[in-house]
Amino acid sequence: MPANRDKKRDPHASLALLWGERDQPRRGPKPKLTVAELTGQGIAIADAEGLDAVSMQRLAEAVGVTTMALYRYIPGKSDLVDLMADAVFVDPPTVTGIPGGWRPQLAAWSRACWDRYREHPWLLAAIGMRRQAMGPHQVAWLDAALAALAPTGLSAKQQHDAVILILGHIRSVTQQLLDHDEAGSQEWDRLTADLLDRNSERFPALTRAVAAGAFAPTDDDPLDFGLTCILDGVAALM
Amino acid sequence: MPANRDKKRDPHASLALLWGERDQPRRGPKPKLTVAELTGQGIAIADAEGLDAVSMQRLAEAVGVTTMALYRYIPGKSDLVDLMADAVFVDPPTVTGIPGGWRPQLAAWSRACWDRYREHPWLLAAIGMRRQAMGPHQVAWLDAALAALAPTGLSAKQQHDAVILILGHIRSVTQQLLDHDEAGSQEWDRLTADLLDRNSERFPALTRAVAAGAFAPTDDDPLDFGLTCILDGVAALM
DNA sequence: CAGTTTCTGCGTACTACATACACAGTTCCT
DNA sequence: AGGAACTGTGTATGTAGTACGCAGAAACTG
Repeated sequence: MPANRDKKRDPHASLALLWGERDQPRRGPKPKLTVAELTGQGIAIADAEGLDAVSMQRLAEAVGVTTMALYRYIPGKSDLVDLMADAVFVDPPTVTGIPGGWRPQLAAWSRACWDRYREHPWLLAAIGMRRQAMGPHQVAWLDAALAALAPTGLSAKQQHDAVILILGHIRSVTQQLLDHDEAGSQEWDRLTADLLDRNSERFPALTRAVAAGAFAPTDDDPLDFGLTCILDGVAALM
Repeated sequence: MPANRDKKRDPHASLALLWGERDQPRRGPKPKLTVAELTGQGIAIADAEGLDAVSMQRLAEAVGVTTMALYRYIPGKSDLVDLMADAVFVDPPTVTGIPGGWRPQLAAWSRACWDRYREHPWLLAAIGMRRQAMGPHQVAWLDAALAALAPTGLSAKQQHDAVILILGHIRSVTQQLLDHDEAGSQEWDRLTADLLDRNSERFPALTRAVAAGAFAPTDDDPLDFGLTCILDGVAALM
């Protein structure tokens, strides 16, 4: 189920919810819950048991109401995931104070961003599950990164592209880490290595690379290689 | 959704299927179908209607059997998706003949890879849905990319990292294109721009970037910026 | 050739999930 | 006081994936 696209969503309602622009109800019984509470519980469940464990029924149980009561607060599950994905990006880093200019600043930003992804392994799937909806916290992160690049001579478009490029790299690395940490990944690796071995003549370059240790586990920083490459490339634009 | 992880899979069976290493049945009725046929039909459905449309029932209907008959050929849906994702990578490019060395060769490889992702928009979700399982065709692509980097002075590890980095970029760009092409994305963009406008003082750098046209649509090649940056960075390693 | 084994396709059934709908009770506004 | 707006709930629907067991078909065994 996975990587499902949403069918019918009301962008206006979804964004209003995400940005906290819904007007308070004036009559009726006091709401037992708040959107923030739901979001927090959703995050707690996802942190503990993964995104798949966050079902409407599970969440309802966690907050002590019936499943359908949740729909009084949230139009649908997609919106819940959006809220969760935005909420974990509270407290965007301020990097413009870091000495050394845009490069160490962007590096620090990247580390901070990557930390969030590592703290919440479900984030990647959550963001992959839906697109468009950027909340205020995610936007604040974007702002922080652009602030670092503002003093450089890059065009606005280049600045934007550079940040998106780095973000893509962070997500890629996160994905790789997830794969690696997954239960049973050793078994998969072993069996795949076996297959490569048995088909080595079909993949000469790969076989040589494997023999040379290209796939051997190291304790290098996973983010570093790509980040350095990208920042080198960005520097070359100036 | 989603982006679900699989619970229980038998790596040995899954990989054997993916690599075509299952032994033929010796008795019993002739099978009405083949795995290749299922894979092809799955791809056809996904191409036409998206990955979500590929359900076991839908596929069974398409090939003219009952749902449960499919399980005689495939352990589960994850394996089907694996097969589909590997099958679209038939005919890996040979780039070592391209003049100019590793750089134009890797660029050509990237374009070819990106083409596959664009021809099958569901590929990204399919690969995001499951990990570990690399099939022979995907491995052949990896081999082709490594072959381009083999003559350089890079270490095996660096070669590997560089290819993975580029692949991550290709996927990121694909993701962005998918978002952009999605129905209703204009509406989301418009509403988000509205929100930014109404909160411009909270995001000064972003507001300036937007004003300077950083988010304006261009007809630049989406892959180019990042690819150039990355290849520049890789060149700097030598 | 008869019996056994192995395999096929099928029907039924179970589970988990998101969510539509209508109802009863609660709070506020007029 | 009465109506409007809003809450939580119970019930129901549709769509998934897939477990299980059966009847018949093909091939191997003696």
